[in-house]
Amino acid sequence: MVEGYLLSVYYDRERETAAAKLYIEEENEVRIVYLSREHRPYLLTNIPPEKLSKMPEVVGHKGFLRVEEVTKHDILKDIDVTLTKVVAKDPLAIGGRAESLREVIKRVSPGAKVWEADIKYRNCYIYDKLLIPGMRYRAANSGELELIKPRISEEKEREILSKLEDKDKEALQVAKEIVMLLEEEAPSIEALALDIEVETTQHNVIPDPKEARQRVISIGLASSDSSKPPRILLLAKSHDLDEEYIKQSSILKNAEIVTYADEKALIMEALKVLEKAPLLVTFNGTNFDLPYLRHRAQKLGIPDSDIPIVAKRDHYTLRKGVHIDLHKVFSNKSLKNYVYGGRYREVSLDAVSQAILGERKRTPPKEFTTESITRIAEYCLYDTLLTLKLFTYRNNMLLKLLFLFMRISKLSIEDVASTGISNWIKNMMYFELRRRRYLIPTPEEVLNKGRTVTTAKIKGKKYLGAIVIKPKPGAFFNVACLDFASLYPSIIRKYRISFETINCPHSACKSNRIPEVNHWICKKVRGIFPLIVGILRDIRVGWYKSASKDKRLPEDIRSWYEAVQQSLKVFLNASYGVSGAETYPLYCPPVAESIAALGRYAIQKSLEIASAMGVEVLYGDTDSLFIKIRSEEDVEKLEKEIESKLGMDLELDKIYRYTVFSERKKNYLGVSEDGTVDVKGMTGKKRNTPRFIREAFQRALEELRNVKTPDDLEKAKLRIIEIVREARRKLVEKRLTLEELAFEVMLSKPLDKYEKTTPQHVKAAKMLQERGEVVATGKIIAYVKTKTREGVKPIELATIDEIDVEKYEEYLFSTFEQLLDALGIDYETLRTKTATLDQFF
DNA sequence: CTACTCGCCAAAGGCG
DNA sequence: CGCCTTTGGCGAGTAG
Repeated sequence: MVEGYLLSVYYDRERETAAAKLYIEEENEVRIVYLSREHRPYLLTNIPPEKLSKMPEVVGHKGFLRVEEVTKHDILKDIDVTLTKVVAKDPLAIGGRAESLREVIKRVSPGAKVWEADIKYRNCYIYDKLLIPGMRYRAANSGELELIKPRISEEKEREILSKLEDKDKEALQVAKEIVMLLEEEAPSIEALALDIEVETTQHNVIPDPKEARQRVISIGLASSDSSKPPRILLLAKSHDLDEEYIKQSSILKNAEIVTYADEKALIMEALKVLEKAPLLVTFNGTNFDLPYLRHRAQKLGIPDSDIPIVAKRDHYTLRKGVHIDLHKVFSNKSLKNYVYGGRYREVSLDAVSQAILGERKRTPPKEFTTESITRIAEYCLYDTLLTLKLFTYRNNMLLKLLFLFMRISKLSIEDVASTGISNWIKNMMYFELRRRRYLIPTPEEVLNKGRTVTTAKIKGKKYLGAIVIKPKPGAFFNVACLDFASLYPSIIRKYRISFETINCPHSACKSNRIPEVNHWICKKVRGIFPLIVGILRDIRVGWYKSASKDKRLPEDIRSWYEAVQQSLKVFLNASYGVSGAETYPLYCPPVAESIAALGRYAIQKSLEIASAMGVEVLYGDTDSLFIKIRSEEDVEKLEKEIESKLGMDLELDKIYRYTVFSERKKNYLGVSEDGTVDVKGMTGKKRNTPRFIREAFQRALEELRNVKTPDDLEKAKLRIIEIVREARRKLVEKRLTLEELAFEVMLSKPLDKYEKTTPQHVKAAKMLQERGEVVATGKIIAYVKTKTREGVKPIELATIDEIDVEKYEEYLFSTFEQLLDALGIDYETLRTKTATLDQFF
């Protein structure tokens, strides 16, 4: 009897069956379990069985198994439909090839419709068997997996469920299951980090993993089990090592260094370690380390049975264990923004480590040859350790999150780690549709729900978005910021907005219109999307968000709850966006448009209510209002009024000692009572602004954080002018380095794709390319503004004499203008005053 | 997902 | 026709 955490479900082509990888905690290993062979891949079509049976291309197809009649509920039409299930022997017979049944049916019978034919079989299996990846299962001999339900105290469950807005039977049942998924903690799986170095003589040329021509000279292996020392396997003779260097290297002195005279023996040792590893972690392993090792091993004549590295359609993994490529994980935009707060821009080991761990990579040796083997060993092992640290950062936070994402999305760990939020939500939705015997609609059917009717403010956008209230310029003391907690998810739940409820087929529902758009919402059914999103919202806002900050709870529980509330946030923040994303298969523009319209309605009504109460609104954006506090009761009264008139909670988020707004939207500053300064949207804070300007801006903020009274503010203004003046003087006298002057801007696409214009960073990048450097998408280009013909130079090629001082002066002034014009100092005053004052020196 | 700011680019428009 | 100014919009980064 095998019991373990379900890590992944996949299709084993040789055994022709679905298989599962279970993690056995007690033994720290992954066990493969072959699942029920009775379950087969299939698709649905509206061609009747008797007609299908007469199609030789179908019944004669080598993968064809049988046809069955099935009843499904078509949620778009709200009727039951009888369809034909075409069952096949293997997944590729259904889709993925030109000769797959999916294509054959469409070709032979052009008018026919096909559903559910592009779902990956591993996921189809999960839906039909109601498996929840990330949960504990017991494997029976029959090939069935049985969920081991975690115990949750009834009291706790009741308390969490009490936070739900909808308490009907269906909602309670779904919510109970979700609470079960969220309450069971993740196992701490031993992670093995790997990094390899390959011999090269040419600088900056990455060896091709398909060819695997060069020798592997170093393999770093580091385990999250701290009792196991990090290991470095080297292609060298022991006397090649520089013992003195090793003794002084903090990285190498604690490592186990093993030398091999033979590359084959070196690789075989690494493969032996990989064979046993339950969880492999790399940085870019899918594009480099794993394919390189695999191909190199094959080249050296190592038999396939001894190579535990498996190539899948779009990733590399282990035969037994699972592989997580951190490059893929950190490229995930939802994780980047909502979990790591957008702290890194470039997805390189160096940039991510620096942003998250505060550690940078070592500078690589000039040449990767056996002569410099000790230096290579240090470099390689350091990368390995960084990779490991990124994975285990903050008590294994990433692993906890991945488990929660698996459970919520019902995707295997490798799918979660390599695909984005829209795929996660899609899978979550498909799982819920399938379990209810609802027909999963095709993208075309969902698109037929209607078109958008509003016009966006920005050219090229599809529909009108949120309202940004024009700020009242100036400094205001005692300001409250109120906001709707999870506005869009609240709207989705409250107004039941979903692709099946919008513009529904019932004529009785047509009176249930949404303001500003002519769409209506079904009065009869709630919709799947509002059900799930509503529950996720209510339990995050009502329970996990506060529980994660509850100091009375033990540290490990709090850490788990932090992961829970973060993972819920990721799903909730994306729930509105996906409806308007063309890449999402349930893409439904009227849904996205209606959610935005109701958001505008909520903020507009709140504004009116506040005005009617005589409350002064200083600013607002999408889901927030900044108001001048007259008295404590004011805020409470406003909250109550909005709750009773709107049925939504606008809650106090923050109180500012004072705020500074200019006439610009999305551009302000607020100082809290404890002295923390929130700066939003200002150039002085943006990451592409030259460092000397950012630092001057930072000093200005230091002045502002100490301001307590309007009088203080006046004094601070003068000191800020002094700061600008000082920065300007340093600039004019060129007492700045090129690094301090650099604009750091990211290349968002390949150089040759900039067709309409040539922005400055692209000009600089082209100069680097001409010099033979590789400038790939995602790279951050550091350039300075120069007086040369092009006007720019990458810092690598520039000298301080070429700097265009006037341009920098302009940039410095305009950065501070955002701050100072709100304080009554305009651009001209700043310029002239700075210039005049300067003449005295 | 849309809204907004800023600097720059490149095409359009005005002028002699 | 060339020079100069104006202007639309591209691209990056950000707010929510």
